[in-house]
Amino acid sequence: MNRKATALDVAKLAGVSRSAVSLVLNGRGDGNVALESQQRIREAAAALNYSPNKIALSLRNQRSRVIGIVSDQVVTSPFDGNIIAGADAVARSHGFVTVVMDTELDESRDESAVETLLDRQVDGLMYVTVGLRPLHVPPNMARVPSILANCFDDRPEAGLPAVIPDEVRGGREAAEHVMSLGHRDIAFLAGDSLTPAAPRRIDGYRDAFKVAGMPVNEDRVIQVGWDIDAGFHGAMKLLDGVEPSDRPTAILCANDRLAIGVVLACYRLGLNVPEDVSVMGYDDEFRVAKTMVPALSTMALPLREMGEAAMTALLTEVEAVPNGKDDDGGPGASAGAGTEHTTSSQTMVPCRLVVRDSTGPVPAGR
Amino acid sequence: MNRKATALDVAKLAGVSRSAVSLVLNGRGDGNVALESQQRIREAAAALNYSPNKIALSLRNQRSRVIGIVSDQVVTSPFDGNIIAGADAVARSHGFVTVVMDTELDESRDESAVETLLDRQVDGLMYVTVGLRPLHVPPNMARVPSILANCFDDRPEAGLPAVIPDEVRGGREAAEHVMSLGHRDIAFLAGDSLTPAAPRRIDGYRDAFKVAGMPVNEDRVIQVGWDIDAGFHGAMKLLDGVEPSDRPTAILCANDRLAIGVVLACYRLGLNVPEDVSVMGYDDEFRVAKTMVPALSTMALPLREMGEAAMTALLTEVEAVPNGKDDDGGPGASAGAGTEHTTSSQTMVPCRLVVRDSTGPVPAGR
DNA sequence: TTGAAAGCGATACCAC
DNA sequence: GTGGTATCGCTTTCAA
Repeated sequence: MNRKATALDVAKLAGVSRSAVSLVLNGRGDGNVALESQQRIREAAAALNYSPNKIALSLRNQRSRVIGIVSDQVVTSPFDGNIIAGADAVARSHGFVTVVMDTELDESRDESAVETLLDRQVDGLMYVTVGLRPLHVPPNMARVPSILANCFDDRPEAGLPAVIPDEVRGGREAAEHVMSLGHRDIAFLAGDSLTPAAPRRIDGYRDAFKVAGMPVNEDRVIQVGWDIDAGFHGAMKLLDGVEPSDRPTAILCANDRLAIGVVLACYRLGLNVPEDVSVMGYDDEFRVAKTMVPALSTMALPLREMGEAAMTALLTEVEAVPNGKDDDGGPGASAGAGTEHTTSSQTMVPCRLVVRDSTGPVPAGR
Repeated sequence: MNRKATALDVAKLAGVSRSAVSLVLNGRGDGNVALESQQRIREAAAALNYSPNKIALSLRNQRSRVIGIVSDQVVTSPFDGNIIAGADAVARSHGFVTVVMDTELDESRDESAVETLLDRQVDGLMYVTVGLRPLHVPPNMARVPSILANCFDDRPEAGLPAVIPDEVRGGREAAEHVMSLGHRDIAFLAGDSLTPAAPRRIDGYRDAFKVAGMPVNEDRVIQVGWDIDAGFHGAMKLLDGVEPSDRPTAILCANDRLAIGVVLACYRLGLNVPEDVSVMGYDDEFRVAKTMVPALSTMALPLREMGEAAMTALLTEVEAVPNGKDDDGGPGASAGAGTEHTTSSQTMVPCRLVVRDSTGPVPAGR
């Protein structure tokens, strides 16, 4: 536990002044410091395993090269961690470090988490949520460049830029996938509407029917919950004791857990997947969708891409800010990093269809 | 937004000196500063919404009140996030902040993650892993008080203190639970031995048989993998085409995903859980075990408690370190530093038996 | 080509 | 009681 070497230690060892050390180690040596001295300085630095004290640097430069990430429960829940992974990867590649604070879904901690991060002089802030949702943005986020990932500002007019998945399109493409396999009687099992993800995915499902010129049977859309048991009971309602000809031939689920429940119900009823009924998940949950029996066809959430896109946009703004000084006006109007659908500072990232073994051709005669 | 207010701004507004501001705002005002001035200072601070710049504080005090957490993939995987949640809760209650860096399982990033954190002057370090495993501890962790959570130092002789779950006892108590329901023919489905968790849980299972005075049927112990499909195929091997009298009456799984696979297999074979076969998971995975159909009996990993215990121990050490640097040997001096930061204590936290609906009395006649 | 000095923001000590 | 001053580690002028 020795004290770390400082620039002064290096200077002493090399027999030069601190400023020389600073110049050389920051690449401004040539033309300012004798080559011989440069050499000695580099050797000394290596010998002492010197690296600059980032705290002192932050104080001096008025920028910390730290991005604060506030999450509602990304760290502590099993979901959506890849948003942070993507964000962190981009930050690292730009020489930034991310600091994550998880509020464990306690909204009263939002404000203080942001405050803490701000006190630590973060250069920018990102708010990440588990599941798409409107966010009551902590007001003090406006003090530095900020961005939202997987959530959007609940103030209708405008607010902070956001990166979210294109749920409507995801729902539509899921429906189109089974339609392309010949299915017509397609059920949609969704969670509650506490998150806009459910209604949006259902909207997409409806869009697919509209495009195909078919009417939507509203009885086939049921909102049950988000967990395995909800999927199980929802499927039972759809399938148990129902004439084969009255059964939906495909069941789309709003997440992979629901799909597990549906498959459990099918097996319990002696039905095979996908021979008797096709089942589709949503999310492509890590080590769940791929390892299910049968492996789940699903609509993958572009978590990593969302994190990457959000951080890229954020850093663009951070690096545009003069030098830490005042930046009144807030993070407004700067044109987003020309990605797909950027409407009113919301960037939509498309989901990815993943076809595995749980969806197949519609059974003969249906 | 404007630059944040500094102590100087407050001093000016209150018409006093910086030192007065510092004293008053740190509670050392009485007896040093006139009551009237104190009042003015407090008002000025409030008016300017002043809070001290933590960066400057860290530089000044040589301690940042930040604990660095390095994780192999806790953030980005769906598992074990509650270790961090528990650790963070304890840290916060002591006025510390945690910053998390996830290496995404890339061991070559260990060293640099620790270096980065050290550069930011963290007061302590914690390494957290997904799943119990021996850890090749980054050497530079020894520079500040450090602790391991869910992993242990792979250097046999000594190394860093660690907090780990008592897997042997967990395996034993799981077996004892089904034994208490009358089961005698009990299978154990475990993942590979890449993590010591599997062999330790199996050891516990063997212990239970020894205590009960029964022999272990080694054919009943199969190591397959950790995912749903592994559980499915493992169960098929145990149950498919096997005479009812030759079937195990209970299947213990090394995690909840395996248990899902086992239940899927049972349903597929027309067997009921727990009437025909009892199934038990391990981990009590969030929103999986509880919502399975049937809800899984399982052995809960004490993740939150582990995080709490680890952080508590770490902070004890951090706060014991004399304020600031201990000078003496310059940077690079090494030998004498072998202080109590490198004692070899392992704390075992017991798992918790959670009985739900997937385990029941042994079928009649078995 | 080099080194001395001025901050960045906050605190603790010590003269007044 | 008060306010000036050194200090933490670093970068960046500016003089020599």
